[in-house]
Amino acid sequence: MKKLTSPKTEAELLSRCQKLAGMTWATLASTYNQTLPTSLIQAKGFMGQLMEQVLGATANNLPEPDFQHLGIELKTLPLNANGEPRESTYVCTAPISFNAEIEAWTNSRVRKKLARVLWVPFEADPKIPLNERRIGSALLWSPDPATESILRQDWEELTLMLHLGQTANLSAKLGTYLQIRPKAAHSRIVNPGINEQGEDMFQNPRGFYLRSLFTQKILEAHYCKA
DNA sequence: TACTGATCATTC
DNA sequence: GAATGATCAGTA
Repeated sequence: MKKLTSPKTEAELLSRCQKLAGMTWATLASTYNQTLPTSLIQAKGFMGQLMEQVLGATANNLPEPDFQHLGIELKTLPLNANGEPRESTYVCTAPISFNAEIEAWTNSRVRKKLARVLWVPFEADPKIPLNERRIGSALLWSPDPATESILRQDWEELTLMLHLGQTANLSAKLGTYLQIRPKAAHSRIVNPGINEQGEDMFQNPRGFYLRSLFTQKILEAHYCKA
C-alpha cells in the first residue's frame, strides 16, 4: 500500500480526483495494491472504501465527514448504462432514541454530511465486468438554498415521525429527496423505541437515504445533460 | 423502474 | 452493538 496523505486543500483533493477520472477499477485497485473482488455481493462497500484510501480520507467509520479538516464528505455514486444513479445513496443512521431531544436541523447528521459532498460517479452497469468499469469525474457539491430547504423539510417530517413512534407509518415513499429505510447487518437487530401509543417496543434500526432522483438532479445540473 | 426490506464487510 | 462503506433481490 502506498503511503497516502490526506489532501490539505480542496484544490489538492480535486486534482487527485481528476487523475482518477477514466481509470478502470482494475487499474485503480492494482495501483493501490488492492485486490478487486470477483463480485460485490460480499464486498458491497468496496468502491467507497477504496476511494477513501485513494483520496486519503481520514474519518474511517466515525460519524464525521470523511475529510475532517476540509469538512467534505466522500460519496461514490454507481451509474447505470444511461449514466443515471443506479441506487439510492445512504447518508447516515436515523436517530430513534425517543428519549433524546429532537436535534435541530442545523446540528443534524444529515445536514453535516450533506453540507459539502465530493461525488465520485463510476460505471456500475451490471453488464460491464467489474475490472472494466471506469471512474467518472468527481464533483464537489453543496446544496443551494432551495435544495437545502427541501432536505430540511424532509428531514424534519421524518425525524418527527420517528420521535412520535410512527415507525409503522414510515414508508420509503415519504420525503421528496430523503427517505427512511432499514439499515442494519440483518433484520433480527432491534433497538428500543416506542409505538404510536407511546408504549415501549422494538424496531429495526433505520437510516436516511437520498433518492436516486436527487443525485441524478445533481449530476444533470453539473454536467448539463439533457 | 421504484419501492422495500434484507444483507455483507470492516472498524472501534 | 453501532457506526462506517454500500448493494442485493423480490415484488408490485
